Amino acid sequence: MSDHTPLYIQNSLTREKERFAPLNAPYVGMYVCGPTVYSNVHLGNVRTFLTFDIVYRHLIFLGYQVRYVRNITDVGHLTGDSDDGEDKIGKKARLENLEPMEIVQKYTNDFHDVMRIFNIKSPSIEPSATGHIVEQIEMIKQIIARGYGYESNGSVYFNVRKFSEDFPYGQLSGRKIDDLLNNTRVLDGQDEKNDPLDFALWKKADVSHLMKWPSPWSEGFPGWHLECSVMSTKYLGNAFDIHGGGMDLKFPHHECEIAQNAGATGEGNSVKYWMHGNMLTVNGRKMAKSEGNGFTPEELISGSHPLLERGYSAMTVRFFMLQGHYASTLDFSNAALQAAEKGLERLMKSLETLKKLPATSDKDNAAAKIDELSNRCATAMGDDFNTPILISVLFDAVKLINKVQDGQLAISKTQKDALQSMIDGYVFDVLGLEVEGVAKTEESDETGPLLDLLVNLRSEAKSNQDWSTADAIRNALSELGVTIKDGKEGSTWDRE
RNA sequence: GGUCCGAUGGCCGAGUGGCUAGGCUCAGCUCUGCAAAAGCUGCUACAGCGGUUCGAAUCCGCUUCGGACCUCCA
Repeated sequence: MSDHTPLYIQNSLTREKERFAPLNAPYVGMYVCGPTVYSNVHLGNVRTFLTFDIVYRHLIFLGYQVRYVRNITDVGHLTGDSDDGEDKIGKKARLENLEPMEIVQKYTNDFHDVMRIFNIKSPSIEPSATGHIVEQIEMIKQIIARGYGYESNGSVYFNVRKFSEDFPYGQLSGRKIDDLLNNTRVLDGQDEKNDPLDFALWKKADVSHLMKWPSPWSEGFPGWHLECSVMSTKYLGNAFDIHGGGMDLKFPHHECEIAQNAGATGEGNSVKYWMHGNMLTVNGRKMAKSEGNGFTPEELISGSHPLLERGYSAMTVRFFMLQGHYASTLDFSNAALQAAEKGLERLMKSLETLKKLPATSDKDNAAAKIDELSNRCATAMGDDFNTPILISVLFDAVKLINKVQDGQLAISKTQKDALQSMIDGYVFDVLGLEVEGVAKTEESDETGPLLDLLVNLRSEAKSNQDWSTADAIRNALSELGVTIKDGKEGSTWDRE
């Protein structure tokens, strides 16, 4: 690991790009805030999980042993920050006439399906909030014991003001206690709190509330921020390397998490590198369910959403997202998707070309270039996971492959293998792109010889200058989705 | 209202004190029976106005526009 190109990570906590050094190399602990499973995930959610999929993949690529924890939020949190707010999962359960845990299961399954479609790797541990109620109650006890929590009418709140006297609060999100106080909105049902800044550790449930558990304070449910504090430290230790999530979780969620962990242990911030992925926008606005501009992966692939001119494959979308840096907002548009689709197609075609590329042993003028390309790939990923730069280098590799194919450059067997392993590493392992239409490829194993036969017949017709037969074959195959490519070395075919 | 971020060529998107990614589109050329594919070439941009500097798209200030967070949110 130490002999690799160094890895730099933009740390949200310090606002600096820092050289990555794990607490206990070669082990790396990474926690990412997962989805709340009360409805289908939309594409904006996918972007965040894709961002950390790249982080996970690249760390593995560099040789680290990563424990990746990504939670499932399945406790019904409130729809608003008031006592009369309904819990989201309970609400959905009533609407769909299902048990709350049925809702949780249904949307967890959906989430997993989506992750699979986008080739996003499963985490090492995927803990659920409802499976850690006991631990959450324990942490509340610790927080109370240290004087940072108080009970009020069966609920327990975190005393932000008291905490901020002993520890920095608001460091991650760049907020100051006094500013927060001046700008806190007046919300209903906050009279239980001593201070509007305080947040819930435990909420007493009312009679209609479906998801509730016994506790020393009341029958109720844990506060939203608590589960991540508990599950991250339970599986990764009090101090761990990377904590990730969407930008919109920075405040209050992650700020509260830091406070809870510090408040429970008496030690400061336990996370070395905080990372935040930026939002996916549509027409310049954040994709969100409440905006009505969110679409699900199913709608995307089928093209059934009004915002979509047509359907796009999951890999096209994955590639599209990776052409932008994770820390920048990315605007979703049909034109951009179509551009990405063509680019990805060109990239993948050249990888097919590479496999069949003739290696020459006599002259080899590609060697230096392949070395350079490989270094540029490593540098790009080492610079805060800069996938757009990486992709630009890969397109330079495409150019090189095509030039060899075109006879403008020669490549030795050794260099060809080096190029192949670079491609395998960065395109498939790190970027996680995969060849689409695998089923078709398998099928082509049977029809392949037939197509070869037709192409040969056409070549014969061509050599007889029988253009009408040649064109008839080409047109007929074209209608079946098979493209004939005439090259210097004869004709080949390619399936759409 | 507070805090923070952004504005890049026809489009999408990197980058960054001097040598100006990449993709898509468009035009021309090479190859080709024609076409497709591929290759080559061209299209030189950094919101506006000031300032710092030998030099700024990159640093500083102001202006305009857009966005995020401050409430559940990836």
